[in-house]
Amino acid sequence: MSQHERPPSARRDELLEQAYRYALAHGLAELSLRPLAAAVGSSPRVLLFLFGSKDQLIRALLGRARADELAALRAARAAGGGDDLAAAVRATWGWLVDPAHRPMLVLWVQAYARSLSEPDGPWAGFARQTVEDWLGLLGGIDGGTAGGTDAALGLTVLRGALLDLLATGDVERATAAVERYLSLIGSPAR
Amino acid sequence: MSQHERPPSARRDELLEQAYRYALAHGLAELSLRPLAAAVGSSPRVLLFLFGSKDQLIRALLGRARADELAALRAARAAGGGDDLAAAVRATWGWLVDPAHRPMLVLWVQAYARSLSEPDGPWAGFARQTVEDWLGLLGGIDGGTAGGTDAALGLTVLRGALLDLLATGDVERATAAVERYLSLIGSPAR
DNA sequence: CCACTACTGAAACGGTCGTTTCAGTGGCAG
DNA sequence: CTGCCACTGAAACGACCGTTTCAGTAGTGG
Repeated sequence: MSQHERPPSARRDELLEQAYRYALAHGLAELSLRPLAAAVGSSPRVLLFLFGSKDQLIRALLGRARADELAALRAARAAGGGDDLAAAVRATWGWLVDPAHRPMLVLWVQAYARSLSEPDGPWAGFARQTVEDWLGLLGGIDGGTAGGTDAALGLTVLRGALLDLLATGDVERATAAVERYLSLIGSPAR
Repeated sequence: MSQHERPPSARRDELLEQAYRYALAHGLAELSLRPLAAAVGSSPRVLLFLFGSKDQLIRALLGRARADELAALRAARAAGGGDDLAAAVRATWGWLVDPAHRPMLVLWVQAYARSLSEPDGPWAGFARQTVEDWLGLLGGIDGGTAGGTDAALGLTVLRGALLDLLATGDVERATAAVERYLSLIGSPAR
């Protein structure tokens, strides 16, 4: 018989937080219970007890990562000040290039890729989910008739530039591409 | 002692080809020797004998995938007819949206993500490699002074749109984003 | 016939995996 | 003290992993 997941509790939240930090450092794809448990000062037994199964632990971690990402993106957008698409793109990009966020973004790409190749399992729907998250964030900005397409292109540019950045670490080239896009939509570099 | 890789041979090429097809269907990340061997009518013993180790087999498969991708992209570019950036982007996008290429592109994203989170191992450098491949393909087109940045943005748009497409399957929205980009650089939809 | 190369089958080795079993802790309400 | 509850440790289970060992087989050139 498979164990059921426990409802949230102090211990569960604490372990989830530590597991999230571990995942940021070591990746989600190759995560296994014994090394994780050792790193967070627990045991596989306890992780299974609190989360029900490894799949449900992965799901919890994915949810945690998404919450982190959404909060950060919203904060970046708010700090941007402007309320048009260009300002939102600029603010978001400013957050994406921050080296401190690199591990989280690599984790994001990992989960994204995995959800594409495994339609079942805990990863399912992650890619689609984040597309909607980001689109909602950029799309909810301008009410123009062509806003949908414009927001979609902004999202596309940000994600493509992010991929370049993560692969090459070449901040300049990736930023130049984003700036080129911004100048094309009529928002010259500051 | 670890076995050495065998030089190319008829049997090796044949198995590599079958293994590549298997990887397209089942993914590269979770590939393991026994199921693969069973599917291609061989045995783990033979795969290890011909490829030396699983890591080297992965490397061979990655090389095979890259060759496939480069050949297809070059063909799409040649079929595009035009010799400017917009034509190249349009031709490349036309190839990317073809559902027949979906498995290969998912495989590509998988390998890309893996190479980001594991700087060592057989995946190392894959992401950087493909960035250079694609940039070379788009960048070698126009000799303009701003060609570098323009090509980088084109690449960025194609990759971002590809990610959207793979996640949502929404050909229309992804294509609309690409077309919006093309109209911004002065090449209206045909 | 013989040596040699290329390839193959069956079985095992040591390891890690997620998960389960069994047997407890300590704290707190009644 | 008693019962209950959230949590934990140690050990084992069966499955699967990459890899190795040992023992071949078919074909080819001398």
